[in-house]
Amino acid sequence: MLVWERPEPPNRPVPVPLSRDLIVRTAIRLADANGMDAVSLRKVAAALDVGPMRLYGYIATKEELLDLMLDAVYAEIRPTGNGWREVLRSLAETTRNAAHGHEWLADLLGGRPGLGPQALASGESVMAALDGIGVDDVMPVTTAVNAYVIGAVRGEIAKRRAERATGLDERRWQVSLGPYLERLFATGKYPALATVVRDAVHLDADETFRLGLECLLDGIEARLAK
Amino acid sequence: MLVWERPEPPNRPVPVPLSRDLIVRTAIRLADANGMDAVSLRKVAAALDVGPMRLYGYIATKEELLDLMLDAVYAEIRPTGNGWREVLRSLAETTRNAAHGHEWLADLLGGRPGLGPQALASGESVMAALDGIGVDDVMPVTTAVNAYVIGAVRGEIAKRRAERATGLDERRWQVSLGPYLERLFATGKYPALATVVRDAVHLDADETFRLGLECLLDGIEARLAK
DNA sequence: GTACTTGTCGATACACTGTATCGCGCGGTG
DNA sequence: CACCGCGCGATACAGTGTATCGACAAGTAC
Repeated sequence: MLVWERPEPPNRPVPVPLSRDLIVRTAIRLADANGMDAVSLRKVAAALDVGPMRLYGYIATKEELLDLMLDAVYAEIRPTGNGWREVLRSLAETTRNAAHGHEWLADLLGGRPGLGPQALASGESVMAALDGIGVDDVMPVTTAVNAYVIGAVRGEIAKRRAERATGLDERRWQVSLGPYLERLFATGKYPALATVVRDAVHLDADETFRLGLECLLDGIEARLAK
Repeated sequence: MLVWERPEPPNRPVPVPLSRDLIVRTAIRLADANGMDAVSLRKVAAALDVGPMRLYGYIATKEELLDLMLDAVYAEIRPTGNGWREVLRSLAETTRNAAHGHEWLADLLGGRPGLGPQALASGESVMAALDGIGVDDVMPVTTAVNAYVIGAVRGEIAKRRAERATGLDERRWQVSLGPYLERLFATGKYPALATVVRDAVHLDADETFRLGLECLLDGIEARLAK
């Protein structure tokens, strides 16, 4: 076929330069904006102006992308402070802050063994700061704090999501929850629960978190003193 | 059309009698056997010899099925014992046992506000047994224990799954993990972590869980005494 | 400069998901 | 006997993760 009738090659767009880092940052942006559901390989690829399959040059599987996302936010978790207690408290608070900044963390934290470089670096900070206490105590104690934080944060975020799912702010959520609970309590099947829910002062999320954390730290302190 | 040439009505199978309970039990069976991935509306329906859409007569959405599954296993979580400490410990242990019996719980626990009848009944047991301590302390304390358990269990199961993903038992998993960690430690970027991992005695899952739990309970005890 | 190899990109395809729609055929009511 | 309503499930749709593969660009051998 002669040149004249042969169509020009469709001017294909310059392939966007990619990197694992760019992919992960994009995925995190999407997740921050619209939750974990907004993170699909197609959507990430689209946000990068790239074919979906392109990503497989950088990650082997979606799971790996999630691993990378998790590890990336571990960069925000760098406890500081003097003495083991301050450091563990800081570990808890920074983890919680990270989760509040990236709600999707609630789905990932603790769900996979965090062995990426950032997670390890975070762990290193803790271990380094805890050299005052016995080698054998460091790991179990840190594990305990992490467990508490992960569970607590999960609960907080689950509640927040449930609130949002009703489309409303906290006040209206409780208003819609109230009648349901009252109806159940009216059956008389949950007397103790009912009095607690009705009579006890209700702490907010921050207070609840800190109270539990301080309890745990107190208990750790007692154990270390032995 | 005459009867003779009119085909018999295809002998449609007697519609299987269904119930929310049966659906949920089936879903749980599938999840127990093959994990959460084995729970899709189609698969549950197929296991019941039923069209997928049939389920929508009993649940409005898959989320609701998950809510029901979670609530169903709360039936296994009925703490017993004398005194708040025993009861809270029992709460923790029974929750953990349930999660070990149904690994998929790790994905659900704490991920949604547990407000089903079984979950409330479980809560009622706890509240009733905790009437010795101040009304205002009951909820935060229980919340703290729950947070710890959920985080801890999640970690345990994540580790177990990671082990299984390599297709091997614990020993071989550590063998395959070891070299990776050694390589990282060899870079000298994680000195404190390295010494802890290398030098500390490693507690098994039970010991780690209990140690953290007792710390938390100790801390709670101290707080209640004040 | 020309042929061949190499490797990368994205279109296409597959099996699967949750769920909306809808037509068929059975039950009960007029 | 006609009708209606409704419960069922076939079909459909948009979306998912990922395997396959054809086409093109760049690099290499002569």
